[in-house]
Amino acid sequence: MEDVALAAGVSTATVSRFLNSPSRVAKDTAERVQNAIRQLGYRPNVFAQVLMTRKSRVIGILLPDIHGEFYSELLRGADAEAHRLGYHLLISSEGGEGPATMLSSNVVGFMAGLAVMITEPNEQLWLQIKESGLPLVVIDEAIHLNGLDRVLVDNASGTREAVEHLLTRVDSKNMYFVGGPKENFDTAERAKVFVETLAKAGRTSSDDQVRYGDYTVEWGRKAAESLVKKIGPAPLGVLAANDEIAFGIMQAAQDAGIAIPGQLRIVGFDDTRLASLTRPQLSTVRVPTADLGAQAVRSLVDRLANGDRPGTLTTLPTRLVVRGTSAE
Amino acid sequence: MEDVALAAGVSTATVSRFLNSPSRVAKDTAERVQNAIRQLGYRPNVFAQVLMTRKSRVIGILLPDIHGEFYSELLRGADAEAHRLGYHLLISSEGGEGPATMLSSNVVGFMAGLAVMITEPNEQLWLQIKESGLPLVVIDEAIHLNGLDRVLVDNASGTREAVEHLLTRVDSKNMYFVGGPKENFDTAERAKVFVETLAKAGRTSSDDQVRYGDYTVEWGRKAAESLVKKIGPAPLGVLAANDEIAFGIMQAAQDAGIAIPGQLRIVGFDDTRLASLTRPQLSTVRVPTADLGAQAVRSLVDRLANGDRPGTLTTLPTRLVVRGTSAE
DNA sequence: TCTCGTCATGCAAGCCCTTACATCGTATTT
DNA sequence: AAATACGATGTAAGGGCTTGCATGACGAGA
Repeated sequence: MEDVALAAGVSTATVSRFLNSPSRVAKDTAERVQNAIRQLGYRPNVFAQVLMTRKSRVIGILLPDIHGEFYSELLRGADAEAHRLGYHLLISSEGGEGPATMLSSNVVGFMAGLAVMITEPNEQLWLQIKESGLPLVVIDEAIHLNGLDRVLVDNASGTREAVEHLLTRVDSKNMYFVGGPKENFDTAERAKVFVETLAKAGRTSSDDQVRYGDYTVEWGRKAAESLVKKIGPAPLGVLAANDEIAFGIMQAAQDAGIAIPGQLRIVGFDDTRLASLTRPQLSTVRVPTADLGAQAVRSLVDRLANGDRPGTLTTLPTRLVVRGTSAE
Repeated sequence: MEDVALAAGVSTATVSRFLNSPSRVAKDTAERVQNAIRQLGYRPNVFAQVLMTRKSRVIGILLPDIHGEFYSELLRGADAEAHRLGYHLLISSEGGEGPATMLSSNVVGFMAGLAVMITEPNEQLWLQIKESGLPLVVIDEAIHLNGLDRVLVDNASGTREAVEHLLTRVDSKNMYFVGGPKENFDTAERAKVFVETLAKAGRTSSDDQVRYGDYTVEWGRKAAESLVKKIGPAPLGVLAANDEIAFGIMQAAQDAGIAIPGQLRIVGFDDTRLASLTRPQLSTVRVPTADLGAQAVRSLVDRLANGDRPGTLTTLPTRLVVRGTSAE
C-alpha cells in the first residue's frame, strides 16, 4: 500500500480512502491511485482490514450433513444469496453429534455470523454455539429464544394438505405416517398435524398409524414391509416425512407387487429431485429448500446490519404437489 | 490478550508463546496463563494472527455447482479431509460461466489456497484464478502446467472395463456411448477410450455410436428416443458418461417397453446413490467422488507446507460395479 | 570460583490497514 | 477584503498479535 501511495504521489491514507470511499478523493488523484494499484497489482490485505474494521463478510453455516439432495439444495440457496449480498460461506457438516471443530477452531474468528441447522438435540453443540457469541440464525428448529432469528418451514399446512388429499381416497383408519427420528423437529411437527388432521376428519387414530425411524430409503423399505401386510381391499395411504422414506416404501411395495396408486397411495415430503424421477412420480409436499438457505442468510445479514432488533421468525410456505403416487 | 497477561502476571509475549508453542513456557506459568484465559474467556483474534503469520487455514473450493449427488459428495469428502487437517472450506459454486465473485472479492485474502473444478472451458475464470496468485489444485481437468497439482480420475481403466464387460453380450456395432458436453474433459476421455476399446476388439465404430449432450437425465431420455429404434433382435449396449444420463436412458427405454437388461444393457458412470436406487439397479463405473475432494484438499495442504515442490498428479482408481442393468 | 550454555521471560518492532484530527488552499459569504 | 466553510489530503495512532533479540537466573563444566 505504501508503494502504491508512493507511486501515486499520495499518502497511504488517500489510497485507503480511494478504496473505501472513493467519493472522498479528488478525481485526478483517484485516477493516479487507480493506475498505481493496477500497475503494482496491489490487493489490500483483508486481515489487516478486518483487524481495523471488525467486519468480516464471511458467514459460517453448520449443517448436520452436506450430503444428499436436501442439504445440497439448501446450501445452494444459501450460497447464492450470500454471494448476492456480498458474503461468503464457510461450511461445516458437523452438526451431527458432539461439538463442531469449526466452532472450537480459530476460524470462528473469521465469521461475522452463523447459520445453524441441527436435526437432533445436541446440548454440547448448542452450548458451543452460544459460547461463540456469534450472531445466529437457526434453521428449522424448535429452539426459541429472545432475539433469535429463526427460519421455519410451514409443516402444518403442507401436512394438512397432504393428509386431506389422501383422505379423499383412503379411509382414515388406513392412513399411516412414516416419520424420521422421533426427536426431530420436523418429524414431530408433521406427526402431530397428521394426527390432528385425522382427528378433525372425525376419526381418532391409533399409535400404530404413526411410525418413527430415520430419514433414509432403507427405513422406508423396512417400514413398508409391515405396511404392505395391512393392505386389504381398500387402499392404504401413507405420508412419509421425506421423499427418501417415501421412495423406500414405494420400492418395497412395488417389489411386493403392490399397485401404486391403486392399492397404496403415497405422499412424500420435500419435493427433492428424486420425487420426479420415480415411476410413478412421487406426490410430495414441496418445501422451498433453497429458499430456506437463502432466507437464513438474509436474516443473518440483516441482523449483522442491525444488531439489536428483536428476533424474527420466517415461515416458508409449503404446498402439495400431486403426482402419480396419489393420483387417479 | 493484555488483560490475560496482566492477570497471569506475565507479558503478552508469554501468553502468545503459551498459545503457539506451549513447550516454551514453564509449567507453572502455563497454568497461570491457562487460568487467566479461561477466567477472562479470552480468544485470540484470528485476523491479527494471520496478519502476522500470513497463514490462514482456509481453503477456497470452486465448483461448477454444489448441487446434485456428485458435487455434494465431492464437497463432503473435501470438507471431511479439510477438517481432519485443521482447515476449513470456503465454498463457491461459480465455476460455471464468467468470472467468480469469490475471486474478485476480498475473501480471496482469506484463503491459503484454492481447489478448482471447472467442467467447461472458461478463459475468463481461469485468468482470474491465475491472477489470484493462490496455491492451486485442479480437480479433473485437462490443464497441464508446471508445478500444478492435479487430481484425476482414472477414466481410461473404468471405461475400458465397462466396454469390455458390455462386449461380452453385445456386438460392437450395437454399442453406444452417450456423453455429456463434447468439450468436457471427462466426456472426451471416456469417449476416446470407448472408441479405442471397440477398435481393440477388432471393430471400428461409426461416429453415430458416440453422442454428446449434457449431464442430465433429460438428455439421457432424449438420447434414448433414437436409441430404442435401433434395437433389433440383438441387444444394444450403452455406456453413459454419468449415472444421470444412464438413468434417463433407462427410464425412457422402460417407458417404451424395452427390457433391461434383455434388450438394452446399460452402464453408467460415477456410482452415485442414484445407481443403486433404480430398478433394476444400475451397473456403473465407480468413481471415488468423496476421495476426489479429499485428495484435492490433501494435495493443496501439502503444497502449502511445501511450496516449491514440483506439481503432482494423483489419479484415483475407478472400477466397474456390475448390477442389474447389465447382468444376466 | 569463574565462565558459559540453557531456559524462561520481557521488550519492542512490525504485520497492513483505517480513521480521527490537523492542515492547507480555495470557494463562498458578508 | 476579511471571515467562514469546505473539500482534499496528510499525520500518526492504533487494532491484536508474533517473534528476534536482550536479559537474567541458574546449573554445569572447568
